[in-house]
Amino acid sequence: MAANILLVEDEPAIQELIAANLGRAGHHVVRAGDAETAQRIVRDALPDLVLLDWMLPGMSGIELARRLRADERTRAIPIIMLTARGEEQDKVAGLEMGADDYITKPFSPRELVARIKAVLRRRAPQATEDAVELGGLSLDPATHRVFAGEQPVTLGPTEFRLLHFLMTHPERVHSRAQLLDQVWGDHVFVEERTVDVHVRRLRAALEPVGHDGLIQTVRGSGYRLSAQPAVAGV
Amino acid sequence: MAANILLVEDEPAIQELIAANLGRAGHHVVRAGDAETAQRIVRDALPDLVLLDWMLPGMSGIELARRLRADERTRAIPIIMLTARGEEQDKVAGLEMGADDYITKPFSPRELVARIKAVLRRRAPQATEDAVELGGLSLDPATHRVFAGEQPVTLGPTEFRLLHFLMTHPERVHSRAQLLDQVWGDHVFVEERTVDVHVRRLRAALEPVGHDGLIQTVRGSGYRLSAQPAVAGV
DNA sequence: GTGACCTGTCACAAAATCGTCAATTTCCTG
DNA sequence: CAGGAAATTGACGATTTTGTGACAGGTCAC
Repeated sequence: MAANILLVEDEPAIQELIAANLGRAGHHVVRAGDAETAQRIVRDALPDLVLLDWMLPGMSGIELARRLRADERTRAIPIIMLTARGEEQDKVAGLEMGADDYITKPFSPRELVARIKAVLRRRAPQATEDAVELGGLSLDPATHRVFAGEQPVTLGPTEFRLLHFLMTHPERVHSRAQLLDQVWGDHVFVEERTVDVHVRRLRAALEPVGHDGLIQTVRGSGYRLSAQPAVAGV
Repeated sequence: MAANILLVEDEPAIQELIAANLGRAGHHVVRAGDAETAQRIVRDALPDLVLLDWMLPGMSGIELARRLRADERTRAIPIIMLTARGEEQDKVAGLEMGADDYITKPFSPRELVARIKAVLRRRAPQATEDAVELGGLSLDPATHRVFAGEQPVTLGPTEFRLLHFLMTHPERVHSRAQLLDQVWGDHVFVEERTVDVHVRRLRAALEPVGHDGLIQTVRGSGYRLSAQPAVAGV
C-alpha cells in the first residue's frame, strides 16, 4: 500500500518528523513548504494524497484545499488536514471545504499512518469508468470485460488497458512513446518495441472474433484504432 | 440527512447538551447512560450511528465498540468516539478498535454535526436486507442461510458477508481494497491478501454444490461474481 | 476448562503475464 | 529491383500475481 504523498508543512522540524515516519511506513513523500509550491507539485505529480497543514504562510491551507477541489484533475485527491488543538473553526471549515479527514497536532505516528491508510482505501472508485462501444466491440471497465458482439474476448491486463485507451481515443494515430505514457504510465522504463508486441497480442485476441483490421499500423508513426478499413476498396 | 443516532454518555449535562444540538440538526437521538443499555438498544433499534463516550462506568466505551464490531449485525454501524483531551492512547486504540472517527472534548456543536455528516456520507450504501437470488444460488440475510437450489451451503460469517456483497454487486470487478472496505469495514487493518484466502474458502464451499466458476479472478484487478462463465464455453 | 469453529498471516507452489531479443517479413525509396 | 528501415513474430527467462495448505490465536458454547 505504498503511496505518493505530498506533505505541505512550513515548519522544517515537523516536516522532517512526519516525512521520516511516512517513509518508514513505505510511502514516498514529496514536501512543500508553502501552498503555492504545493499547488504546483500537485498539478505536476498528482500525488495519491495530500497532507495539509492548515496554518501556512501566504496562501492558507483552506484556500489551497478549495483550489484543489475546484480543479477537475485534482478534485479526487484525498486531503488530510493537520490542525493545532482548539482550532475548532478550521476543522469545520476544512471538512466543509472537502478535507477527507483531519488530525490534531500533536499526534502519534501510528495514528497518522493509520488514518492515511484508511483514507487511501476509502478512495472512491473512479466515476468516469463508462463502458465504451465501437464498431461491434464493447469494453466495460467496471466488469473488466470485452465483447465482440456476443463473444467474450480474453485479454491480459496490459492488453486490456491498451485496448481501452485506443477505444477511447479512436481514429487517431498514437506514437509508441505516447502509448507508453498513457497505457504504461510515464514513469516506466520500457523499450518502445514492447508496444509492438502488445499490439500484436491484442490483434491476436481480436482476430478470431472478426476484428482483424481494427488496429492499424501507420508506418513510421505508430498505431491507430479505427472502425474504417485501412485502405479503401480492394 | 436525518439519521437515528444513539448517544452513549453518562454525564447528564453533556448528554442533554449534545442531544439538543443533534436534535436541532435534524437527527433523531436515542440516549443511553451506560454501555450495557447501549448494547441492548443497538441490537433492538439498529441506529445509523453511535456517538460513544470513551469513559463510562462499568463496561468501557472501548469494550462496547469491540462488541459491536464483533457482532454480525452491528458491525457496519459507524462509531464516533468522544474523548477527553490528551487521551492519545485512547485515540489509537479506538481507531484500531473500529471507531470511524473521534472528537476531542470539549468540542463545538458545529464540529460535531460536521463530523457526523462526514461519517454518514462516506458510509457505503447499505446492501438490502432482502434475500438475494442469482443463478440458482440464493442467500437470505434474515435467516442467514445460503442455498444452492435445494442444497444448503455452510459458510462462516466472513464468507457469508463476502458472498452477500458479491451477490448484491454482481458482474462488477471489486479490488481487494474495495472488498475490505465493504465486507470488513473501512476501519479494520487487514492485509489485502486475506481477501484471497476468504475467496478461496468461499469457492471451496461453493464448488461441491456446482458453482465453481461463480467467483472469478480478474488478474491485476480483483474478483468478480458472475453467472456468466469467464470464457465462452468450448 | 475444553473442544469446535473462525480468522488473519505466512511461506511456498503454481500460473499468468511481461519485456526483450533476434530472426523474418513488409514496405518504402531510389 | 536492391537496400535498408520499420514492423511482425515466435520464443524465452524473469517477474508479478494468485492459489494453497498450515498454523497460531481467539471466541464461544458447553
